Amino acid sequence: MPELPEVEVVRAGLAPAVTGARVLAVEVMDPRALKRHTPVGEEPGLGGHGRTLSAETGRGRAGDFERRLTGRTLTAPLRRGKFLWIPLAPDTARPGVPEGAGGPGEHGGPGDPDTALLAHLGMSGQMLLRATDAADDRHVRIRTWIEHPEHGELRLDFSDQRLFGSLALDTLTPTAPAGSIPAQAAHIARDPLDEYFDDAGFVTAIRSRGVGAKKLLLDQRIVSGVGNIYADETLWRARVHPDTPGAAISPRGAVALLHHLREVFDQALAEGGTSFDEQYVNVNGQAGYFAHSLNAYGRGGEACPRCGTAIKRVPFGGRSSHYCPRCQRRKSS
DNA sequence: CTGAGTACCTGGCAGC
DNA sequence: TGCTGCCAGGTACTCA
Repeated sequence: MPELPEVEVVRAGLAPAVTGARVLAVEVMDPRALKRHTPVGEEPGLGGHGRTLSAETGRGRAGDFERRLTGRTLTAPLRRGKFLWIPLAPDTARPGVPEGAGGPGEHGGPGDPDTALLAHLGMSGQMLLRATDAADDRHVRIRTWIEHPEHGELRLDFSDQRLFGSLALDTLTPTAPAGSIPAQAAHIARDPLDEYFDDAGFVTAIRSRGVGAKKLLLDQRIVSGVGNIYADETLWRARVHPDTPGAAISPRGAVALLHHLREVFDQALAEGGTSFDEQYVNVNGQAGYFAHSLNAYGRGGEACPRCGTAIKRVPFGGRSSHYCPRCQRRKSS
């Protein structure tokens, strides 16, 4: 599944192709891929999470998304944790009235101010750059035609088998001490590769909680970008049992945990991310190589590369944890 | 506030 | 062979 390194590979791959490109056309083939999109004038979340999108709501969303994105110019893509977004350049070409019979009160000002095209890949989402005449990939949900001043016309296809991911147009809100972020991603912490990440805050947050270390690593409000794979890998490197309560981790231990997390992310990034089946690929549809470097995740029953003991696989909240029972002893508070 | 439970999806695969 | 049913995974919702 795409975690921080995979999303960063996608961001970096998109950058040269989309920065400065103009959106020629948008086609929403499956409105369920707009789960996170809120049409202008609608309350966030209405008809969204926890409910199946009605056909009518879906069409409304698709129309709103297509109208507001078409004609806009994309700027350099940004990322925090697993959220990826492309801020739209100020809309100078659209002074007010939208085309067609747009809803009442829509597009009152100079287009959408401070808006970004937001993407979350969920479990199986992909952003694919294709030639305009390339064959269809499987599970393409939203197709965008763009024109880049140097690279010409391209297709940007959002493909997603399981539909846990989505695209959206969202409002950018400022963040301290610098930058901005889409409103619906504003609640997550910065990620460990962010220059403004609060190391001391991380140590405090970890040590003030009673829940297990793995749960803390997966809590996007404490540190963003970590999913099941990199949580297990980080804990293996740090020799911390997944159920060790945060409060039982020493200050040095928490610092070390963060260090190992960064190390894992850096290495995965250098190897192009982790690919198992067809679940994750870069913008050209190619797999990453980090799966070969995994020490614990997905290796239940195999020998721990450090001590030879069989890696344990245990249920963890509907999924699995992998750890070495010898290297990673459980501590209690 | 925190934790537990659950909906959202599809395709792959085990089991019959 | 063909069917059923289970499961993965991240997020954000509701409820206690």
